[in-house]
Amino acid sequence: MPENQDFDLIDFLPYLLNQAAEESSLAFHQVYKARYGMLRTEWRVLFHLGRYGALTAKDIGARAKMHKTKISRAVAALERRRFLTRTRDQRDKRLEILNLTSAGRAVYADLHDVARSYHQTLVVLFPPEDAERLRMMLRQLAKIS
Amino acid sequence: MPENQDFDLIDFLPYLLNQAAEESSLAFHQVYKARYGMLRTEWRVLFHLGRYGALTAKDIGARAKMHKTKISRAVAALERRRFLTRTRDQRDKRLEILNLTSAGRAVYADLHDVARSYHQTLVVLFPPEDAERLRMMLRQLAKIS
DNA sequence: TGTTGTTAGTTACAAAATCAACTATTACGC
DNA sequence: GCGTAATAGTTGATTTTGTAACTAACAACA
Repeated sequence: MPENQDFDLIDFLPYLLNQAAEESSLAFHQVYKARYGMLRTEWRVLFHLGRYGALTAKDIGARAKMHKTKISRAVAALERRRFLTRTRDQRDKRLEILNLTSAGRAVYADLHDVARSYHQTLVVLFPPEDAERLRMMLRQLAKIS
Repeated sequence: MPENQDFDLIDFLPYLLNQAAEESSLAFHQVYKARYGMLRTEWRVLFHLGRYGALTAKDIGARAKMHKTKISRAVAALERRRFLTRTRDQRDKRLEILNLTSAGRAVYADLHDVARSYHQTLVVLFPPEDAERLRMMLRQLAKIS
């Protein structure tokens, strides 16, 4: 949308991003919900632990930009399902170090595979350089703050 | 992310889209919340009515891909604030035709302006052709279903 | 004209997100 | 050390969303 006078709200970037995000998340959401009964918050916490290894709730919050109460409840749910364990940090006893169990890692591996193949079905919509540009732009937008 | 073996979940398109969408929506969200006490669902309904003129709840649902209960509640809230009126369609009495009041149109005009200038601050991050490509790709992703 | 099925929209109840208050621990200033 | 402020995380109350059941109106067709 030419950045001149007539600006059409249907081209409003946050709106377009939301539409694309919702639509593209749907199919994957179905999978982790149906397969493991997980919520989006729980998937996200699991994802960060699987991707980055042991983290505290605070770390996850900073990386995923999730509020601490969401994380607290997601961690509790994942712990109930024995997908992670908590260990009190002995140097700073306010902190809990979260680790995936082997069951949790198995779930992560499974969903990682699903994500990879789903990602492929999305990305083939575009020529490779465009997909790469898209990735860069989204990263930049995610950092706006 | 090269579509070969090593796929990194931080490049998972739905994840990137969600991060970018949330981050880029935030500042605008603050505005309509602070200025008019509106929720996102309410802003969206107002936006569609302002952009397209008289519509039924059903129409809005189809365009915005919002569930009818969300729309029903958003319409009720906007009506309470006298931002819209409902008229029963005489040819099909199940339908309600929604119209913005002049107050509603004023809110729309105001937020349209805010959106335009906010959009600009986002879009200048990229060269014009890239921004245009981004727009096209997001539209395509929003249509996936 | 029934009778059956569909559609637009609302409402009630359950699930989840948000916000504020709370506990326990650490950090800072003196 | 002691008192105050800040931090990690939890819990409870309120708000918002999601799901399913519901009402009212229309459509199709015997």
